Amino acid sequence: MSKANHTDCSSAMLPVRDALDVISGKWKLIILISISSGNHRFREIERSIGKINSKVLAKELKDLEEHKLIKRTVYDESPVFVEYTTTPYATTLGKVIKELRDWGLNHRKEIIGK
Amino acid sequence: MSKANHTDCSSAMLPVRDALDVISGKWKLIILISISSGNHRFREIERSIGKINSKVLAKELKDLEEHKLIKRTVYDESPVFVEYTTTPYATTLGKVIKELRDWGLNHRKEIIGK
DNA sequence: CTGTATCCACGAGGATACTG
DNA sequence: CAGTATCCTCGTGGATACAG
Repeated sequence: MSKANHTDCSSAMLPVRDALDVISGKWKLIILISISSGNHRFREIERSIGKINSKVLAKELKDLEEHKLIKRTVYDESPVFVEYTTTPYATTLGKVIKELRDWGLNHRKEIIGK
Repeated sequence: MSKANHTDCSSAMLPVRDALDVISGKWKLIILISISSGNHRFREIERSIGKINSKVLAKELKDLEEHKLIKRTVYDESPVFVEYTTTPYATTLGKVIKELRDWGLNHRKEIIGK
């Protein structure tokens, strides 16, 4: 953690809060990982996560769409189907997810695994 | 976001969940930033954040201590006082916080600021 | 100053069933 | 398949007061 003096403390807190508002919560990043891993259909995503239920998934997908992180496309063929894809903007979260993943791996070794 | 195939999807999700369990929530990282910015006393931290209240702060500090991210030291002078400091382990979160901060700054420009 | 004690509101998240 | 509709639990977070 970089040291900072008292005055620029809030200048660090605000953007972190902004970021957390988007990605915090139990499922947001998990869903993004699932979609970017090749799951594009509602039931696919649901199954890949396992413990989430339809209502919660639907809500989270809406949130992610509002934040421009995923795109929902309805294909009007028959049968109609819906596809979720990550947006180019979502790729900007790549480094965040990588760091979280690395840290999570290490944390499990260091703390949880004791 | 790095592409991954279906099979290693959960191998990415689990550590991210571990990380989020620790740092997610409204205040955890904010408190860490405050402490590492030079606020070491309970009321200092409270004031630097502004909108948090004593009960919530006390609980979050306990959580952070359990996760070995901060250290609580009681100085038995008179008057007695308590000091919170970040642990060396907390510095491993540095990159995570940096990425979150950078992303949050950009996100505000890109999305919120529209 | 450093918290605890109450009491409380609200929303996230969940179980189950159901619709088009 | 892609969601909605209900109903519910529980934790987070908060207001206010107070204790050591």
